[in-house]
Amino acid sequence: MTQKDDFSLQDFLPFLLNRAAEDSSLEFQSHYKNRYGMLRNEWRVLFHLGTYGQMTAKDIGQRAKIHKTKISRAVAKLAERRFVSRSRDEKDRRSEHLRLTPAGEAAYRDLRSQAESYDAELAARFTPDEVALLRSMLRKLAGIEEPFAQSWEQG
Amino acid sequence: MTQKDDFSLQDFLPFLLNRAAEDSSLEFQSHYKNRYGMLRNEWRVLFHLGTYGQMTAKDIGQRAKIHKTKISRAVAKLAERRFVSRSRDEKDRRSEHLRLTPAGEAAYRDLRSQAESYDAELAARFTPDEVALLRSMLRKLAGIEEPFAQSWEQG
DNA sequence: CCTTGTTAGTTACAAAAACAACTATTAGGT
DNA sequence: ACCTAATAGTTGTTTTTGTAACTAACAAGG
Repeated sequence: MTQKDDFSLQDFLPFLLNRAAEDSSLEFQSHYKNRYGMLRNEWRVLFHLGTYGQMTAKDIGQRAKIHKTKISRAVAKLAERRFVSRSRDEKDRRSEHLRLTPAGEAAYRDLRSQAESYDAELAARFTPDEVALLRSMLRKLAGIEEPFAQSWEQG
Repeated sequence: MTQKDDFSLQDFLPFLLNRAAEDSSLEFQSHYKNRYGMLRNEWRVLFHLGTYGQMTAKDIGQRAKIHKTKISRAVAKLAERRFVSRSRDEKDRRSEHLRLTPAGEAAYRDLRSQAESYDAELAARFTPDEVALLRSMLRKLAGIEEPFAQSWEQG
């Protein structure tokens, strides 16, 4: 007499999402952690700068929905390790432009290729249609706009 | 010249999973946090005991893949608040059987109904087929066996 | 130019997680 | 019985996070 009715924890979407996220993150973590001593947020910032080029901390925060304190700390670490360089905006001296150094670029390229093959590994467990639907649903749940409906809010 | 090629962070499954998980957890958090002063792991333990009845800490850990130290501290809190009762196994005095008290049952029933409607709210953004597929894919990614293929490894 | 309000980013402190080391108990040889 | 290893759960210490408060720079109105 342990089993109850229809709705169990293992069906609850937030639980499932967390479990799937933890499982998949944990495995990928080893790449940026062991090889570069990076933390998750540092890797995320690195990846954003690698993908989109020069950005401010605020830009990254908006795009990735990471809180500004996390970004601040991640950028500090990355700058300390000479993976990113910072330069003040002369028009608005509150904000700084961040970009990867050559060393940062190299780390980005390496990790990006790791990420691509890991993503492919995960995706291979499903059909292409299923994966496309999964990504789209996750984007919706995460409050991230669809890639083709992007609004580039800055020039 | 900011846009690069095809693969961006917003397509990377571990990133998407984490973002979706954080977003959905954060919103549901208010229920167990504000109403019962619970932490996420406490709620998970409560939910497991509510769903499956009597279990040991180890059982919960295996089923939910939560580390034993988290469970230990969650159980301590729940016991302190008289939501769970503990009783030593007389055959193996290392382990204890945990079960909900009436107060724990009440909290469980309340939170469970909150969880059900929140889950329904999330699911309503998609078609039933899509949600079923999503759950199944997440289960696979999380390393959780399909519910109809469950193996009840204990008596 | 001087208030008041807002924004970009940092820092400080409290809460929670991760990890290792620990106690108590059981199990399996020999 | 005794030694070693394994297991259930707890505790202590170090990292990381979350939250709030802060500094510095801008902006708008008077």
